[in-house]
Amino acid sequence: MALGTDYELQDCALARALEVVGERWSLLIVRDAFYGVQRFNDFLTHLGIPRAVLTARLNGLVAAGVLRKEPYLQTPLRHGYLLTDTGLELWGPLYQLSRWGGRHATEGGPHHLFAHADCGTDLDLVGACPACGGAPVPPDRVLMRPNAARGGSLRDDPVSRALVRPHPLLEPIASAAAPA
Amino acid sequence: MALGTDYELQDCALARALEVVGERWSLLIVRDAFYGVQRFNDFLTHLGIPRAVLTARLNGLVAAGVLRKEPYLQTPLRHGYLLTDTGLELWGPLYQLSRWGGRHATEGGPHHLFAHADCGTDLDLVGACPACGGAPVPPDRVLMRPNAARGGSLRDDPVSRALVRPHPLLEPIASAAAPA
DNA sequence: CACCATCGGTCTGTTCATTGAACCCATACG
DNA sequence: CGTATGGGTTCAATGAACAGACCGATGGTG
Repeated sequence: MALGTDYELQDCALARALEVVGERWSLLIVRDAFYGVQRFNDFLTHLGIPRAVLTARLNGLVAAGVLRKEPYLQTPLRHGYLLTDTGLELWGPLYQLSRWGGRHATEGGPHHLFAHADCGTDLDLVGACPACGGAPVPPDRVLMRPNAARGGSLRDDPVSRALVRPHPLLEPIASAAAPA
Repeated sequence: MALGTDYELQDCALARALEVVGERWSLLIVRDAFYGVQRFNDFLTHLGIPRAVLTARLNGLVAAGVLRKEPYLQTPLRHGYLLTDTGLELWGPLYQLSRWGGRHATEGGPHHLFAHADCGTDLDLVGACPACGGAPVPPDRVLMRPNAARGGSLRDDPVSRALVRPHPLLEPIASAAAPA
């Protein structure tokens, strides 16, 4: 949601957060970044977002310190978008909201499941590992896999195709990247 | 963010959740509902939201099963908006997003603090009580209070004034309600 | 060299959502 | 009767999102 004029007057941390990630598409972009999407074109085809909007959102998230630009090619100069430490801390809210959506807004259950990469146990409601206990599992120790109880993906793009296999969060998806 | 045309194609529980609570103002309305706001006029003055938008959002959240209408006066017929069980389960995502905003998007720290009503201990990152341990504290056992280290509220409306005192979540705020 | 493709954008015109202000209606108050 | 309150609806104007065309740098192919 556009940050508009009014959120400034809300004395609330939630309003501040929504100014950063509350606009349309923003959280989905961050989600894709957790999935390992890094390149403009991959965001574009995976999300089906208008190019101009993607440009604006990526720049906004970089300005807000959620993403950073990292060059991956010198000539021609190309860069990907990666999560900063601040961005990585969005994993908790994002995971919980996703779980809520899976419980209450998705018929047929969620499309993706998340497990602790170290032991294979599915994460609990707050993103912790029921087997290992303790604090929520950090995203780089989370393995996502498609929910086998559901049909195939609605989408057919390189990112969606890469994600039909179990995939550790934050690991760059294999697009045209792999030069071998 | 408007639910638009495209989120439908996202095979992702997060996109489903955002269709319900992702539009501008929606999450702030839900937050206010946790704070004990129930009446149209209280939402209106506390949020500073256009009336037409408030009407649309409240109806949308009722249709989505997040809020329900409950009459509190027969003549003239008046009703408040209360969280359903589905809505109550948004406490986790909302709390975490709020904490993230407090850490990364709010200078001077958060405006409100949240403690376990049964023991007074401040909640941890996932909304659990460090003293009592275990699962996250359900919202009806949470006490909110203003952060004393900050200045007063930016706003001056009945709701903001009621919230300068420590207040249990979900307890209706004392507006013109109290007939005594 | 001409030709085409890729990547990451910008530009343009149209549609859609949000905004603020005004208006509406039923009840209650004096 | 005149005014106030609660909960809306309607309206014109603004701003954001959309789809699609266009652009500039590079690199590969014949």
